[in-house]
Order: sequence, then C-alpha cells, then structure tokens
Amino acid sequence: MVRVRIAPSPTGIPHIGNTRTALYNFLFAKANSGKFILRIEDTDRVRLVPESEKAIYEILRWLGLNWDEEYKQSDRLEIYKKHLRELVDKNFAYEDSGAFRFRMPKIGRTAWVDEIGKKEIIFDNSMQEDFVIIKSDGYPTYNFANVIDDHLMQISHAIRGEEFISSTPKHIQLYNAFGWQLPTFVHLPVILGPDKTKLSKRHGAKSVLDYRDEGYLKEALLNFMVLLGWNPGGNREIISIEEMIKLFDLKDVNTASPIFDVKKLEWMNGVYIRQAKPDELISNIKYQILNIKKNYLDESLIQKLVPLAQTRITTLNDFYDLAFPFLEDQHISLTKEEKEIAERLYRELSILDKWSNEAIFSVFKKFMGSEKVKMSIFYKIFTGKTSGLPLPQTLEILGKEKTLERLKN
RNA sequence: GCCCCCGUCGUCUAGCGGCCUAGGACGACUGGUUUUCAGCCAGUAAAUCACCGGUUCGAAUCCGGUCGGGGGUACCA
Repeated sequence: MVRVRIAPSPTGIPHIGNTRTALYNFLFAKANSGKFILRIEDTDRVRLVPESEKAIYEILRWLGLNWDEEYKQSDRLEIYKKHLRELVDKNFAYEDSGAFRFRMPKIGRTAWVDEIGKKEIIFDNSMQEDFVIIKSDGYPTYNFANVIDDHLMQISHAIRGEEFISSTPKHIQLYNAFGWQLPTFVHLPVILGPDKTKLSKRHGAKSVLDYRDEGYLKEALLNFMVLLGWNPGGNREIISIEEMIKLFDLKDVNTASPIFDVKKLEWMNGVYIRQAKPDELISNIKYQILNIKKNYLDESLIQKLVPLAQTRITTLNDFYDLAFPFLEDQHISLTKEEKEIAERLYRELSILDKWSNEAIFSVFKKFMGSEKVKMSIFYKIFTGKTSGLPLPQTLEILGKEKTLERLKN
C-alpha cells in the first residue's frame, strides 16, 4: 500500500519548489492507488508564521491536490514524549541542557538506495554527531517528529527535497533504534531560481498564491511544475492532471536540479487560456477582476470582450489591462494632427446609421487610404495606447454613444 | 573547510553502446497571413553532449580523475 505525505512547515507561504514536491507526492499516490497525507510540521515555534498554515490549505485546494488524511504535529506532543522516554530508557538518548539528544553511532556507515537515480548514498558514521530530538521548549525537532510520524502513519515512500539527504542518516539511525522498518527514500532535486540557488523567499521566489493572483491558471501551473524534473517521454508538453496521474513514474524523475524559468510558464499559461472554453474563461476573468483586482467592470461588456482578448493575453490579469483603456475614461493628450483626425472621425462616425464593425472599419479605411494614417493613430485617439483589442470590433461592442463620447474629449 | 548530490542548446528536456554530423519545447531572430497587437503558419541561429584520460571495432551514453554548480553542516525544516 502506497502512503505518501507532504510535510510543510508553516514558516512561509509555499512557492513552486515546495508545491512541486506536493504535486509529485500527489501524483505518485494517485498513480498507485495510494493515500496522500498532509502533515503540518509546526514544531518551530519561533519561525512560525500564522498565515502560512492557511496558505498551505488554500494552495492545495486551489490546485486540486486533495489529501486523504491530515495531521498537525503540535497536536501530537504526547506521542513524541512517549517515544523520547523509550529512547532514554534504552539509553539511545540523553539530556543535555534541557534538551534531549540522540546517541548516533560513530563507527560504521549508514547507507540507503535512493529511489531517484537508484543509487546508493553512503555516509560515514564518524562524521555524525549526537543531535537534538526534543528541544528545551518541549517540542520535537524535525528529525525526530518526522521519523515517528512517518512510521506511525505507515508512510511507504518519503518523497521530499534533496536538502534532506544529509539528515537521512539521522533518520535511519532513529528507525534502527526503534526497530522500525525504513520507508523508501525519494530525494527530489531542488528547484533552483534564475540565480541558480535554491528557491527561497529571500531570492524573490514568489509564492504560489502570487501566481494565482497574477492570473495564472491552475492547470498551467500544475503542468509547468510537473515538467520541472519529470517528463512523460515522447515530445509531450501539454498534459492534463489526469494524464499526469496515468503517466507519472518515479523512474522518470531527473537527477539534476532544474532552473525555474518564468518565460515558459507564461507561454504555457497562454496556451491554456487559448484552449479554454469561452464561458470558462469569462467566469475566470470575472472572478479574477472582482476578487483579486477588487474592481468592478460591466459584466456584459466583459463577456463580449473576452473572445476578442483570448489570443492576446497570457494571464487572466492581462485582460483587465487590455480592456481597461476602453472601459474607463483616459486622459489622452493628442497632437494637433491627431486632434484633427479625431474631429473628422467624430463627424464620419456620427453619421453612420448602421453601427457595425465593418462600417466602422470602412470609416477608418477612408483615412488610411488617402493619408498616411496608421491603425496605431486610431488606437492612440481612443485609448491613449498604440495597440490593443481589435478596434472596430471593440467599438462596435462599446456602442456608438460611448464611442462618440470618447472622441469628444 | 568537511560531507553529500549533480553536470546535453540561454532555459525545460529527449537520449539508456551503433538509429546522434544530438531530437522536441520555451525564449531569440527572419519571413508569411493581417485592421494594431496577438494568434496562427513556415524557417534560422543556438550544445566540440563541462574537461581530461580509459574501456570498446564503436561512447553523450560505461569507468576513473579534474573542474564547475548545488545542497547540507542549527535546540530550522
């Protein structure tokens, strides 16, 4: 029975790195009809960031990484103390300035075969030191609580970041002291930032919530993350979560650390936006504007404008930036020539009795045919920008009245 | 410093001894479509497979070393 877990510590809001580990655990569980467990490891009371626990749930729920069981280490203090007593009784642990340390063997070697790369990793025990298992505040350390919980929760595979390789000998010796069976260790290469160092808040790694708020689609983010260190073979790149579950296999996880590159994420998000059904996109965009941008825009206009924007945006928020110039009054300063064109445009458009995109465009054509007028000038006049949504169509949707109103300023 | 992991285009990667004068994707660039911008289509550049040595008829693929990068070295996880 496959049972895996993610063990986030609520000391910050998860970024792409932590979340990709969650994804791999989730996929591995689903691919093997196993269980996916969420365990909040909140034993560091000084670095605890209260909001981050909520963010962990929010991110997993948003991405649809649903868990089967849930635990929190601060609820389990008695369990750790009980196990401490066992170790002290067996002389495997001893007190040291209010804390308790585990007696590590100093001779011999500690080794295991890691699932990633199927290689044996060996540590010389002479390098090891007695490490703290219970801190003087009574809370267990990661090394202690993690091992006890993994055993008690019958974790079959410890899938975690590579940064834990060097503490694995500690874990193994703890398992041995208790006489417990080892899980399979699976150490995922850490995702590096553009600066080639481990992704962290300090180096500007955004949280997953940031990406959501910037208008990235969960499908795109999931797809992008899964490809950071894994690939399904062939030249497949756009993969749904269902396909990932079907295809996911630890043997296809790379041994080298990938560098995170937003450009590809942006491209992929655009692909998912273009693929989306118009109705889905519309409701996503409405939700985004209302809840994230906290702004109000005419819903029926959004509905009509989204199809024009679909191939032109890479994030949901881009829609807002594209539509905003048409929907709100802009302070546009025009040159003398542009003003003249605007005035003539007003005259020509106001006598139009059929307000259609073709009719509007034919007016534009008059200018473009006889003079050296380019489309960009019209954009400038209407929006203050030199490009944007298809102009005649957009003006048709806006309506004659509003269009002429814009021209008056 | 010491311990451990890793090393194919700028980036994500395919590759598992001959199919590789190394394939795909992003990004960059060029051209086409066109009512701007996108999109779409076609194409170009981009990796002496980190380096050196070995094994082999044959190596990106196996072995050793070097160098480079990363991670760890906490009463943080």
